[in-house]
Formats: sequence, structure tokens, C-alpha cells
Amino acid sequence: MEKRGGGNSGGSGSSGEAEVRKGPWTMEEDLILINYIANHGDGVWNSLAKSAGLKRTGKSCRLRWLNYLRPDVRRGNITPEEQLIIMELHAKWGNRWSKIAKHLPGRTDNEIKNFWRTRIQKYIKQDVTTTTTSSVGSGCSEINDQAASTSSHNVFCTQDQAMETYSPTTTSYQQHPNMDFNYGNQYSAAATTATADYPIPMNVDDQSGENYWGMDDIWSSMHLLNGN
DNA sequence: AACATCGCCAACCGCGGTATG
DNA sequence: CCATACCGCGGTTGGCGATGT
Repeated sequence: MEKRGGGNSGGSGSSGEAEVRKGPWTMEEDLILINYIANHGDGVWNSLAKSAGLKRTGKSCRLRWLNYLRPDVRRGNITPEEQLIIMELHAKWGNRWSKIAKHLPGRTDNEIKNFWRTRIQKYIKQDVTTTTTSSVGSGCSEINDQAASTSSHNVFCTQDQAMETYSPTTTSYQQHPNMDFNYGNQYSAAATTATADYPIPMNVDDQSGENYWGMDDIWSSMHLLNGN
């Protein structure tokens, strides 16, 4: 059976001879999407994209909304608590990112997936190579890419081991000696993209390392558009 | 200072699942 | 029941800043 949706780059190739925009979203597009969803709600993404007058696929609109524009989406660093949850749930379910994301309010599957790939997998590789084939080692080494995607062997850390690393009572996060997670400058790329596309000032929070043009800006712009 | 490499994130792609006619 | 259209998920890639040489 022919599969639709992704293949022809966005669901409705149906009547869509009009050119389809790809690549980074502009502020104007964001505003249109937010405004439309605020007035009509989300869902039915293909028709939404058309109705809103966006030259984007429904798929692209959905992704942009869910991963970035939703008002309840949390931007910024993954906290140690969240990291712990991710590790636990990944050990349980493997690469079921959306399922994991449901347990982390405000976090998207994409964000968690990226976090896992860029931070935790890096650590895993380091750990696997440093502990060679010994099963003793740090105790958190029994994982590899393949195991990660199959549920029965994807023991990254046991809960106890993870809890050793994270000490909830002391607010300070004691990193695993091999865990070289970097919480800085996470949104530099996004920030630069934003500055390139959006000629507006961004909210910059140096302390938290968060750099992004704030949703406040978008929402206030939207309210202005709506005359609220 | 210039170039190369790395790290990170946003967005795209392809596939499976589900709804609808 | 079948064919089609759409949605959602997971994997992958492109682009850009940061960092190292």
C-alpha cells in the first residue's frame, strides 16, 4: 500500500501544486501559525496549513507547533531531575521518545531525543570504551546503540545507580565521574537562527544559558495582531 | 588570523498506524 | 473489506556557533 504523509514531503501533495517552503521558520510564519491556532485550534494539520495561508506542509506546521510554539513548551536546559527520569524511562522503554516525553511536562520528544543522542550516548560510548569488556567497571556500561533500541537489554543504569549519581536532598547534582554533560550554550544555534530570521531582540538569560527569542514576544505580538 | 573539527539543535524524511469514504 | 488520506513517531541530516589547532 502506498504510504502518504511523510513521503511526498508533507501529507497533502493532493492539490498542493503551490510551492512548499522548507527550512527554518520565519517570525512571520510563526505568528501566522500561532494566530491561526489561537483562533481555530490545532489538529487537522494539512487543512490548517492551507487555511492559514502557510506555504508549509501540515507536517511541518505540526512539528513547529509541538516542538517550539506551544505555550506550554519548556525551553532550556534539561534538569538533573529530568535527566534521571529520561534515563529511567529509556531503560524501561528504549527509544520511545514520545512516550518518555509524556512524563516530562513541557518537554518534546525531539528535545529528549536530541538530549539522549548528544549527551548520554556520548557518555555511553566513552564508558564502553573505557571499561572495555569488563562487566565490573562503573556499573553503568551495559548498553550500546543496538541494545538501546531493544527493550530487554537496554539497561543503562539501574535506578539505584542513577540515584547514587543524583542526590535530590542536596539540590546540587553530583555528576557521574564519566558523565560530561554540558549544560552551557544549548540554544546558541537556535539563537543565531533566530537572529538571522527574526530581526527582533531576543530574551537572553545568561545565568541559565538560555538563549532564545521569547514566547512572550510572540504571544504579545499575536495579541497585538488580534487587537487584544 | 585562518582553518578544521566538534557539538548541538531544528527541521526534514520515511514508515507504520489509524481514520474515513 | 479495500483504497486513500492523514497523523504521529523515530531516525537522520543540515546548518551554525564554539572550540581546538
